[in-house]
Formats: sequence, structure tokens, C-alpha cells
Amino acid sequence: MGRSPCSSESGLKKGPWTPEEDQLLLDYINKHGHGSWRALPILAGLNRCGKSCRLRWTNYLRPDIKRGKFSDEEERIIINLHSVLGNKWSKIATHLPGRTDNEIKNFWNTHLRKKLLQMGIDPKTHQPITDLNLLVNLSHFLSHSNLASSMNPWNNALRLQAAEATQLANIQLLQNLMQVMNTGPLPKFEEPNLSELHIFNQSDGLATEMMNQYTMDPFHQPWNFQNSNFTPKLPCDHHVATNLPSYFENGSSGACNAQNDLFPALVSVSPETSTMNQRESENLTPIHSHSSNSNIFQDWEKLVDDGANSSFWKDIIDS
DNA sequence: AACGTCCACAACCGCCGAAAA
DNA sequence: ATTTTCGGCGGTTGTGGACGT
Repeated sequence: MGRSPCSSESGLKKGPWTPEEDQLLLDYINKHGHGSWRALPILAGLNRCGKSCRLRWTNYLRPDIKRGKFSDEEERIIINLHSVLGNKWSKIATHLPGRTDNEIKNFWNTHLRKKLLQMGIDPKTHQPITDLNLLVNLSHFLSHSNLASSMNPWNNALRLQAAEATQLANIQLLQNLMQVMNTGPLPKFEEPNLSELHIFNQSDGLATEMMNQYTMDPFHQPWNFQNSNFTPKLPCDHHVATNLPSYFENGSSGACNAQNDLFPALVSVSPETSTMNQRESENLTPIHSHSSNSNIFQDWEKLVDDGANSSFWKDIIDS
């Protein structure tokens, strides 16, 4: 059944290609095209298996291959596409002219994966790495920091920084709690029909615009700190939004004003829970079926209580 | 200078699905 | 309908260079 692998074919060379072999392969393909890869090495005078020739051509010798360092833009595109497509390197490569799937795969494994990990982002899920113990500790820390910041006679600048830091931590906690609350099975995310989504068809004006938005800053958080009128933004399309990393949502995107969807989005992540009880959603009642997370919710409630007078939580609750 | 370790990348391996026989 | 062949894909390994001790 099937074919014998290259390695078992006797006498065929393996390992790195020499410049002479490259030249033989190039000359042959330039004259005749590659045709049948199996027949090619014999016709080209190469002591290699056809598969090895094909890989050498597609990953290295092809004239349209762009070599060299990946640009920041390419990096962002890869991260964003990976968040949607996963390890579909060949599909990712189709959106990066001149780059091979192998090259992208290597770049991911050697650079981008580590980069995301360093940022506390799970490179598989593109979601913040959640650790319940860390979350609880963080919530306690935040409670104390809120109290401390209100009593400490710091100067205004320092107080402002502390408030921003606390707000940042609050947001991180909120996002992580959202993760915890979404512990149910995520909806199976079929490979998106990209042309249907109008995201990646670059000949499409809308697609280009969206692509630009998505790739503008993949590490952009959907929370806008620069704006004094703090405006949390979350995607309203749950099917897509819950499967995209938070940085996929660009704050400038006006297509989906998500404020109204904020809390439903917390739980409506799967078809099973998408018809969530309306009252529950309005009252923001924790879902007690997540009993294993009860401590988290207690801390969550405490955190909300502690910060109930702050504009931060008021903004969110009012929305 | 010699050695060990780490890292990046090219190349290989094994599997799969589609097409051909 | 079954088997064989082929191209393609994702995961893994091997190798050479950079760097530190």
C-alpha cells in the first residue's frame, strides 16, 4: 500500500543540497518545467528522490521566493492568520507572497511562538494564559491597591499612574475572568470561508480595509486607554469574535458597537449557551453551574464591590 | 583555543486525500 | 471497487553557526 519513502530508496542522496545539485535542478526546470517529480531526478541527472527535488524547488529555488527577515507587517499578518487558521501554514503562506509555508512555520516556531508566550498569550489559542490561582491573587492585590491608592497621599501624577495601572490590571482581570467563565466547549470553528467573510480577499476593497485594521496592531487591546472616555469594545459577532484574539478587534472599527453586547458576550460563546436567559444577562448574575469557579466569582463580586464607585466599573455596568 | 549549549533554518518523515490505473 | 501513484501538508529532526564559559 502506498509508496516507499525516499529514505528507503537505495543509493539516493540525502541531506543538504550542493550548489551543483541546485544548478542541475534549476536548469532542468527552467527548460522543461518540473512535470512529474518522480521522474524529474533521473531526467535531470540528480541522485535525489523526487520529493526531495520538489521540496528544494518549492522552499528554496523557486524564483519568486522572498528571502530575508520578516517585516513587522508580515509578522502581524502571520499572527492574525494563525489565530484564525491555526497551523495551516500553507494557507497562511498564500496570503504572504514570496513566503513559503516552511519558512513561515519555522518563523513561527522560533520567534512568534516565544514572543506570544512572553506576552502571556497562549500561542495555540491566542488568548491570555489563565491561571485560576494567579487570578485570585490578582483580585486580592487589586482590592488592596484600590484601598491603598485612595489613602496614600501621593502626588497627582503618581496617583494617576497608579489609577491607570489599577485600571489596566482590572481590565486584565476582567478579560481573564471572561476566559474562565467561558470554560464551556468553544464552538467548533470551521475554517472560515475567507471570501465569504470578505476579510482576506485582497482584491476586495472592504477586505483590504479590514485586513489593514486587523493587521494594524495585532497586540492592540480592545480597550482604549488613551481616550479619557473609556470605551470597552468587544466584537458583537460571537461566532467570529469568540474565536479571535482580543487584539484582533481594532478599537477604531465602528462596524460593531459592542457595548450593548458586552455582557452577553461573556457567556454566549457556544451554541448551547447562546440563548442565555435574558434576565440572567440583564442582572449579570454569575452562572452558578460553574461551581468550580465559585471562588473566582466571590472574588469577582468583591472586586466589583470594591470598585463599584469607580468610573471604570460604572462605565462597564452602565453599558 | 577548546568545548558545550543554544538557536535558526533547511531538509526529512510520515501521513493524507485526490486522481489515475 | 480497489490499488497505486502523486503532490501536498504539518510535525520533527539534523546541522551549522553564534555565543558563552
